[in-house]
Amino acid sequence: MNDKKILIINAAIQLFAEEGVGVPTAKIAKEAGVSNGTLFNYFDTKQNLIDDVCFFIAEKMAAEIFVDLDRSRDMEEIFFHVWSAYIYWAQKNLLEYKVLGLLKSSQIVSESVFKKIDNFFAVIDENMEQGIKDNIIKDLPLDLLSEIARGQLDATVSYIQSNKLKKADVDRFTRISFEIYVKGISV
Amino acid sequence: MNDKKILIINAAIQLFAEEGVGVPTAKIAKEAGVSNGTLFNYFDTKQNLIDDVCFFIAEKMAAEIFVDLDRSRDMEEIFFHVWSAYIYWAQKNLLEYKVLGLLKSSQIVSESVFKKIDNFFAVIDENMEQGIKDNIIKDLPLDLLSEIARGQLDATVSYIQSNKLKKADVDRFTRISFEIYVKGISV
Amino acid sequence: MNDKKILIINAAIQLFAEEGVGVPTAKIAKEAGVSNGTLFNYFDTKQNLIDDVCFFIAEKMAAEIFVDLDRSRDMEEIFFHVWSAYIYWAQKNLLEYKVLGLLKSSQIVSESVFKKIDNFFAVIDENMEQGIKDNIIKDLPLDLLSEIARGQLDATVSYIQSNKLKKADVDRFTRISFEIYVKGISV
Amino acid sequence: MNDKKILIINAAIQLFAEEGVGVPTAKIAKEAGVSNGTLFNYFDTKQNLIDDVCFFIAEKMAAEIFVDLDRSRDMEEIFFHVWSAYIYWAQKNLLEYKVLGLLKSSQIVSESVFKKIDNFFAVIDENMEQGIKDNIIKDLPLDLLSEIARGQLDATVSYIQSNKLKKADVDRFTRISFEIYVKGISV
DNA sequence: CATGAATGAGGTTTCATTCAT
DNA sequence: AATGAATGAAACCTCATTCAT
Repeated sequence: MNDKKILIINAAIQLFAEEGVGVPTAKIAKEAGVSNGTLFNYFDTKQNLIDDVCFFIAEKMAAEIFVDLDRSRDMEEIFFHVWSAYIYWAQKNLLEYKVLGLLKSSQIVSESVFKKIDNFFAVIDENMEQGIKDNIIKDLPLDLLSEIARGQLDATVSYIQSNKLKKADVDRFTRISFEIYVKGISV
Repeated sequence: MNDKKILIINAAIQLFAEEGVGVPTAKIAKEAGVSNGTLFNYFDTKQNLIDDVCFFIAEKMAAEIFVDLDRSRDMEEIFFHVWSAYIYWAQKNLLEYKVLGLLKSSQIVSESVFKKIDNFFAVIDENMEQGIKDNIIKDLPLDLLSEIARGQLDATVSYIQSNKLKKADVDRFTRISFEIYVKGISV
Repeated sequence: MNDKKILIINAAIQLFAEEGVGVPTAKIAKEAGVSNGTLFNYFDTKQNLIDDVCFFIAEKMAAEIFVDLDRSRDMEEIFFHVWSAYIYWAQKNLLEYKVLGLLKSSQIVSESVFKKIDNFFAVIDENMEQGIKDNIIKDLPLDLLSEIARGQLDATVSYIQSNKLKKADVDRFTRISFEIYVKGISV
Repeated sequence: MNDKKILIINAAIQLFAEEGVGVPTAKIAKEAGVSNGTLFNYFDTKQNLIDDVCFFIAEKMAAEIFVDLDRSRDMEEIFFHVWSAYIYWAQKNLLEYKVLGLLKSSQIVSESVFKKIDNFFAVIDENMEQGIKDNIIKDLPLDLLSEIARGQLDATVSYIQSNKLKKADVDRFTRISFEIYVKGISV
């Protein structure tokens, strides 16, 4: 992706986090260090920019979470890797994480974007399915299981952030929340 | 609260759910069957209306969830009552539930409103504290425990809604998700 | 004039002085201790109220200035009486004086009102005319002479007010400005 | 100052003179031949525009009045120069003159603007002070003397304008009013 | 008469988007 | 491409005025 396009997207992330998606495009352009008009050379409409921001964050997040995942490991190890990578990413990317949450419930991102994002997490579903077959995980619908996982992850991140935990505690609570989840869904 | 005020709040809920908080006040007024000016007789600013909508929903929700809660029952029964009442309420009040979620992450509701809302749920915290003392629940921070509960509840509601489950299945998954939660946090 | 009408007019004077003629009628009504609707029982439109306020002040001012004027005295005595009565009135009626000035240059009071007001001061013109015939006052157009008088009076009042002069000084500068005026226009 | 800014200010002057400061910004923009939005590119708020109009007029007036003033002349010559330049300017700039008067008593121009304007006329005060030291002018407070001057000037202009005097008469009455003023304040 | 809620036209201001340079 | 002034539709909000009670 073009350099200037990324500059604008990052400015948008910054400002969406601070002020919500309502920020004027003019302000975003200024923050990005480009002119008002230039922003519209890269994004036809503001809606377009919002969609791209959403996709950009999700894509980067998925990439970082799955980057050095060894898919030959056993199921619980894979899960824990993803679990802690998600929390780690949220910690390292406060703004992106916040904006992604904000966009998801804003009624404003185009439907198609979320479809694409969901694909990133297909690996987990496949893995979970195997767990059920192997009679390790309760036989429940995959989308319920992953909704719950997402819910617990976000709860954990929220706890970590609002209490400003340090590295050691982050690790501890990452493990604790993972154990709660696994214990909960185990047969 | 005044009749017309409620009319406006309900119109706002309807439209926030459909189009996000960006809807013009004019459209809200029209939906409520009053004039644009009348809306501003009841709410000084749009911000004010948004805050009131948020508080109105939360208050009603809390009232309905706790209405026939028998506080003399044992901890797990109380928990399950609240757990299923929350899911039941979300089912009966699709719009309100959606709007509350939307407002919570919108960066737009005044801080003070959430403070007030949190108070509604103090009962649960007290109960959970007792569970920890009695060595039934893992000794974890209360706010983590309730964040996780909230996360699982919303995950369950989301699953129920996106799969349009019927009464029997709703009951079943309410019970299942509760068991997952309890199993997860139990000692 | 009706009691309540005067109540409203006085409230209007108060608020015009503080905030200009832009004040909402609702605020005027509140200040007068009557309802929004009642104001419009007494004044058909806001324009009407403004006109009435203007006329009310001018009428009262004229009445007080000319009240114990002995028209048999000689010209200079009559002049000085009016001169000091004007300044005295402005001192005693800060708000009314201020509002009259504000209304005169506001482009907002109906033309007809000023016509009526001018009549109040006909006495002076007659007297001045005699002074010219008697070769005491320079033979200049009456309206120039009275414009100048008005200009000097307002200058004097302005000086008194912005320096918050006490009674003795007020009297002194009333006399001084009068002497300047008379000396200026004398043959 | 920017071309379009001046266009807007002149349109504002025109309309303030015709209809008072209450004219809609939309009308001002239209009169200036720009869009409503453009007006707000040059003036953040209407208040801002009003203040700028006031300052713009006063600044131009001061510049024109003092432009070819020979400060080495004697006091009375300097005075007369300013006196007649003021009247001349008011004649040539009917609208500006009217609007300045209107704004001064409107309760609407920001305090700070008048402070700046007063500075323009400091020259006169210095000169008058010398006149007092030299025992030519009565020993009176400077601000009283200049208030009176301003009062007489405005009275003269008002007389000239309401009688639509021609050049020759304008000159005659300029001289006459000056003599009245000087005679009045002379020792 | 008195009231004050209701009205809606109209005001100021914002902002996504365009386009000439 | 990049710019940023210009645009004008549309947003929020005000307020003179009406009218049912």
